[in-house]
Amino acid sequence: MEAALKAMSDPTRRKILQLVQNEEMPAGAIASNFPVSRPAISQHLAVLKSAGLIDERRSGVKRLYRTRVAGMAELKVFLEMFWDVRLERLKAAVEADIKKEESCDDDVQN
Amino acid sequence: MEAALKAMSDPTRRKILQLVQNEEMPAGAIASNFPVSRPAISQHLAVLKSAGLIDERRSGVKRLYRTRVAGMAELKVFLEMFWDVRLERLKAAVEADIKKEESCDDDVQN
DNA sequence: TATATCTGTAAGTTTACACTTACGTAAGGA
DNA sequence: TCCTTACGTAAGTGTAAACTTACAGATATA
Repeated sequence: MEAALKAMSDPTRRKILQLVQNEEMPAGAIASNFPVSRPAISQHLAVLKSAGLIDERRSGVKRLYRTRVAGMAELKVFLEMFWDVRLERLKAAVEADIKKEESCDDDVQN
Repeated sequence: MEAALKAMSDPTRRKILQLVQNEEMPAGAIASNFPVSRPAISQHLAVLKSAGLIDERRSGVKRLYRTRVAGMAELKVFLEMFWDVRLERLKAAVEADIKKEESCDDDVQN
């Protein structure tokens, strides 16, 4: 999660994410969209991959990249919890109640 | 926007944002929550302020900080556009149509 | 097998950044 | 006025990170 946010903070990596959001794309094709060298993009891809934001698939000599929806979703959830700490506190309070009561439903409203 | 994302990518700054989200807090009180030196926190506060994520208000010798809701909202909107580029592309297509048609309504559905 | 293609990795450089200590500054109290 | 409080700012340091060129590895193709 920490890694995902850090990965997103770089503009080149954000542009990469947008490039491969709707279609698989080989590393070379991705790199051709940027003014920097191909190895630089390869390193960015490694960062994005280790952050869980893209998937890599090998097809012959090529490596195809695509945004990892699950990773983006996790980040989205994390940030949405962040937007309103009050909501988080409410959730924590509810979870504390759960502990005591040993029964629950987990819909939380603001 | 770039600055806001970069500011959010640091864990200390994220914790600061959470600390001052619901209440104004003087710099010293903020700093007391962290293991690093007070000037370090002061620098983090400057980063957050120039990113538009916090407001500063002076009260006597103290400086009170608080999360800037508008800044957080802008960041949230930016990221929500980012989550689904298809939605963005659809919006762009609609706007292109508007240009041609010279009339519109701007509700976009997925 | 030899070779071209597509790519990651290594090594080195430069810049950015998080941090430290030392100092400057403005407001309030004795 | 003198001193304390509550800060920001300056200067310097160590580490991370984004980039470069050079090289290595794996796959297809002749």
